[in-house]
Amino acid sequence: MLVPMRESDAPSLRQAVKIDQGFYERPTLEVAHDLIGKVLVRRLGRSLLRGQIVETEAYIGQEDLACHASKGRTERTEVMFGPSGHAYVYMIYGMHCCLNVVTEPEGFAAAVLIRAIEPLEGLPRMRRNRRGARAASDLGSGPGKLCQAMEIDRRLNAASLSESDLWIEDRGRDPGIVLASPRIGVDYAGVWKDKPWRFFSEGNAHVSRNPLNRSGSPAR
DNA sequence: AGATGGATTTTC
DNA sequence: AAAATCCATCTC
Repeated sequence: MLVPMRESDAPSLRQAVKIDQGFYERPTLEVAHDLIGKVLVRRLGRSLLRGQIVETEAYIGQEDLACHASKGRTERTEVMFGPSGHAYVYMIYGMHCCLNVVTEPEGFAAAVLIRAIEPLEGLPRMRRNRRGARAASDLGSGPGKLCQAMEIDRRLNAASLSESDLWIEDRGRDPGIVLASPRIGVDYAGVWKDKPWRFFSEGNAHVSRNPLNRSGSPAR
């Protein structure tokens, strides 16, 4: 069928450049900051889902008590010790998956958690995946939500972001003002819980734990 | 608008 | 036993 696809015709979605391993193999704080505004892409057969990254968190090395690698080199954390540019997908609370991108040179365990996306392409399928969520800001405004919307689960653990059906693109989109704050949900991590290692686009309605992303909020 | 608790399974 | 969460269901 030759159905016009408005969103893929949009100028803002042209000239995509897939991000390569050199981008990921850098200090984790730089990668976490620079991923804001990049576009996460999931290929599912012939269709593509896209979302702009609006929130990330850095998890840096075995010293960082919030980082899973602080438990040492185990079956679960092995991916984080491996080469950069691979996915680290884990299950949390028995119900949700979270997506990370491995950073830094091989041997140093670190990753960036993708915490929120602003849906750009494939919204109908994302809505279906998210049990018919109405508001666009209910699709990707949290690490578990975006994995559900984009059909990301542990089968993608250790997948290369250069050679799989999951990758990140630079489309020259404007991230706006990028702010930093402490990470979410790591109160157990002692002195590490207060590190300002969470990055997000200021004022973006798709950021998690944002009053703006509540679907019931009054319009005016 | 904010607080609370349940779901559910992997991990060490 | 606790967890890098989400959601429904209370309160005020």
